[in-house]
Amino acid sequence: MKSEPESFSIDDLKNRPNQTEHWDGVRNYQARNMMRDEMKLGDQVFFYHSNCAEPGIVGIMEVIREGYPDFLAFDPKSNPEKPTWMMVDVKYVRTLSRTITLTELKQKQELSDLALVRRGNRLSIMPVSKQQWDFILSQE
DNA sequence: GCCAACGTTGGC
DNA sequence: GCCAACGTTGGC
Repeated sequence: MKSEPESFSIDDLKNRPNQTEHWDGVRNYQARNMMRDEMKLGDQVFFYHSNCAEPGIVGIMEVIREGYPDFLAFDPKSNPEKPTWMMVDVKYVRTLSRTITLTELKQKQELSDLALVRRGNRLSIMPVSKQQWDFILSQE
């Protein structure tokens, strides 16, 4: 999951009460669908800092509540049965010992299929396979 | 339903 | 600050 550190960083998450936060504000259907359908309780998630001096993976968090309506999204067309926008709750797990930069990720043959490094991908939430996950952590 | 214009994202 | 790559909007 991407976030611009200037608005919400891994440290901000760490300093939240209970080190948890709802991941609100996602207004993209593909990302919404991932929160609705894919992200399960207990899933581990990389925290990615975007749009900053050193874009890259900075930490790990965990899904502690599965997709539910984003109550901050006022949309007159949405009804409680079928909310337009959804969010999940996440909890801080740990900060990596160093930032694994986008530059590095792009250079690894093993990560050529990683959605993040595919050209032009601006999705704020992207899938990571078990193999990709393990490989990325091995680079820490 | 097409597609041009426009807005946003995000690396550089 | 620039600009490529998308997503969305809205006229037709």
